[in-house]
Amino acid sequence: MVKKPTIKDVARRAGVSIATVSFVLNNSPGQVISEPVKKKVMKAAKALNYHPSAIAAGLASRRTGNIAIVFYRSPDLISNQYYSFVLEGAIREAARRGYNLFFSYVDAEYGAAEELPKVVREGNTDGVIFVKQVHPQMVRDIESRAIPVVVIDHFPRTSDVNAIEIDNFRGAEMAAEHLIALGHRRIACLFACGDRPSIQGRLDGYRHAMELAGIPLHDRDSLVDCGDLGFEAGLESALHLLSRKRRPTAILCVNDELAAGVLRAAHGAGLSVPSDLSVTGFDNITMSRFTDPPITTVSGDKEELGAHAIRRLVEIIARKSADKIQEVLPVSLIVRNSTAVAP
Amino acid sequence: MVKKPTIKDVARRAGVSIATVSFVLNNSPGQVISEPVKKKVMKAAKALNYHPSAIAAGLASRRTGNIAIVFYRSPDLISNQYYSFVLEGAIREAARRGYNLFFSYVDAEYGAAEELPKVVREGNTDGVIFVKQVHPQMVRDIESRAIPVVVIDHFPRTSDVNAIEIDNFRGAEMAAEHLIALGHRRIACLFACGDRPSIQGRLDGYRHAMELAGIPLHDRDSLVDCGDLGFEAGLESALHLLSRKRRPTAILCVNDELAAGVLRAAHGAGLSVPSDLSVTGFDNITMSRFTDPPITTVSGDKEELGAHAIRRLVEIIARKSADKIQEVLPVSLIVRNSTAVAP
DNA sequence: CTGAAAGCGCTTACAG
DNA sequence: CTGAAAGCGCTTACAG
Repeated sequence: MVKKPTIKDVARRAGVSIATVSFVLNNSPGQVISEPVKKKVMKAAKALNYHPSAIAAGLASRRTGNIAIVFYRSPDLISNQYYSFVLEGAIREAARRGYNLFFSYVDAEYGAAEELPKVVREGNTDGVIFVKQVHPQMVRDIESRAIPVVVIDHFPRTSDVNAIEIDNFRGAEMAAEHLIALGHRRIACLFACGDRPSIQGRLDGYRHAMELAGIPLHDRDSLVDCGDLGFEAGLESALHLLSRKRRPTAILCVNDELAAGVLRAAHGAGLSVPSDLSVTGFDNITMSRFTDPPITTVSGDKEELGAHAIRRLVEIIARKSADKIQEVLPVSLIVRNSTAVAP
Repeated sequence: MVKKPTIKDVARRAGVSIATVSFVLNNSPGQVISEPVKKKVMKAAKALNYHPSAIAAGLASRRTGNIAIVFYRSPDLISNQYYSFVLEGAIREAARRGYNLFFSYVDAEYGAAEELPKVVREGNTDGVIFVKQVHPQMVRDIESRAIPVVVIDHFPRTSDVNAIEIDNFRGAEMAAEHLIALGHRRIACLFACGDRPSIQGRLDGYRHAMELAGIPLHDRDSLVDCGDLGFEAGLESALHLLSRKRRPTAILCVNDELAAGVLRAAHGAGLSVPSDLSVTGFDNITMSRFTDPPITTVSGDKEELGAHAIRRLVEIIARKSADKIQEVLPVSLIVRNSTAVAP
C-alpha cells in the first residue's frame, strides 16, 4: 500500500517551507523564487512522485479544477451518435486544459434550487456545460453561485445564455440550394420536433432557399411532420408522401435517420434513388455512409462543438467575464450518391 | 450572488454544534441523536438549502464520492455506439448510488506511476473503471493506492483484475447454432482484431458450435480476417468470399458493421439475403434494425454492463474486499430477416 | 526571496 | 445524547 506523499514530504526533502513548495509548483504569480530553490523543489517533487491533492487544493483555493457536462435525462442522448462526438471533443479539450470532466443527468423538471445538479449543489465544479436542453431558471440559479454556464444547441432559445451551435439554418439552406441547382422544384421537407431550435433553424433554412428560388411553398404538401426523428418515422412518412399523385422529386430530411427511412421507402415503392428521387440528410452520422446509396448530407464539426464549449467555459472561468454570447459554427455539404439531376 | 451556506450556518440556525449537524446529515453510524434535535437540524438545513461541500467533506473523510471511468485514447471509442450505451448505464447507476462520474482518457503507453490518470494522481477518485483496454501494471499501481479497479471487456486477459464482459463465446455459439439448425454447413466467419478477447471469445464460440455439429473447419476458407471491424472491411472481404467457386451459404460476422458490409456485398453480387445467403451480426447496434434486410444478431445488455461495473466498484469500495473476480453477462440471439433455411 | 500561520468546510475520535 | 477540538492537505495574505 503506497500512501500519497503530501506537500510536507516534499518540503522536508527539499529543505524549504510548504509555502515555497506550493509557490513553485503552482508557478504562483507575484512570487519570485530563486532558480536553485525552484530546482530543489522540482527535484524533490519528482523524486517522490508528488501530485497535489485536488481535494485539498480545491478547498483552499476555492476552485475545483472540474467541469460538469450535464444532459437532460432522455432515453438515448449519449448513445445518440451525434452527441457522442460532441462528448468526445469535450473530453479531449478539457484534458488539454487540465480540467476533469464530470458527467451527469438532470431531470426535465426544475422546481427550486434544491434540484440543481448534484455537482453544483455540492460545490464540486467550476463550470457547467448543458447539452441541448436547458431550464433558464436553472441556468440563472447556477450562475448566481458564480458558476458559469455554456449551452450546446440551446433550447429554449433564450438570449441571456452562453451558447454554441452549428449553423443549422445555413446547412439546410445549402442542402436545398443543392437540390434546386439540380433542377428540382417539388422538394418536400421531412422533419419532426419542430419546436427544437436546431430543427427550427433547419426548417427556416429550407424555407429561405425555396423562397429565394421563387418556389412557392404549400406547407401542407411540402412540410411533413414525421412525429419523431427516427428511421421508422421517415419510412412511414415517405411511404405516404410517395404514394401521392404529384409526388416530390426530392426530399430534404432534417436528419440522417429520417433520410435512411426515406431510402427504404423509395426502395419499397419501386423508386430508384437518385434517378427517380433525390434525398438529403443532416448530421453526417456514421450510418449515412453505409446506406444504399450513401446519403448526401450536411456536416458540422461535432467534436469541435464540444471542444469549443470547453474553451469558452474555461475563458469565462478565468476572466469572470459575463457577457452572454451565442456562437454559430460553420457546416458543409457532403455530396454523395443520393442526389442527382431532377427526372 | 448567492454564497453557499456552510455547516456553521446550519448549526447556528438549529442551535447545535457543527458536529451534531454532521452526524444528523450523514446519519453517522454509532451516533444516536434525539428525534427533536434531528428535526431541528433537518429543518435548518432545508431552510438554508444547505448541501455539504463535497470538497471539504472529501478532505476530511478521505473519500471523494467520485468514480472515474477511463478510456484508452482511440479515435472512436465513445462515439462507438457500443460503448456509448455502456456509458449511459454507468452514468445512471453512479447517480443512483450517489457517486459523481469522471471521464478521462489515458494514453496507450504506460511507463511509470507518473503516467497514472490525472484523477488518480491527484487523489480525486474512490475507484476506477477501465473500458476495454487496460495496462496490468497501471491497474496494480492504482490498486496499490487503495483505489479499486473494475475493467469492462478486459484486454489483455489477466486474471488478477476485476472484470465484466458479455458472454461473447456463447453469443457466437448461438449464432452458429442458429445457422446450423437452418441447415447451413458452409458457414464462413468474418472477423478482425483477433487478439481482442471479446473477438477471440466470439471466434471460439463459432469454432465450438461447428465442432459440435461435426462440421470440419478449414481455417483458410472459413475464417476471414477483414483487417478491421468496419463496414468497408466487411464489404471488401465478402466480395472476395462470395466470388469463390464454393461460396458459403452463410456468413457469421463478429459484429454488426461487418454484417452490414456483407449485406451490401451480397446485393452487389446479385445475391439475395436471406434466400441465397444468410448473415448474422453481433452487438445489436441501432443500425442493425435498419439495414435491408434487418440483421439477425446477438445482443448483450450494454447498459447493464456499465451499471454492473459501477455496482461492483461501489461494493468493493464499501467492503474494501479484494478478491478479483471475472463476471460474464448473458446474451440473447435476436432473429431477424437476414437468416433463413439453407438454399 | 522565503517562512509562519490562518483558514478553507468538513469529519471524527474523544470527553463528558 | 451532544460539544470542543484536532486535523485532512493545501493556498494565500502577511511579515520579515
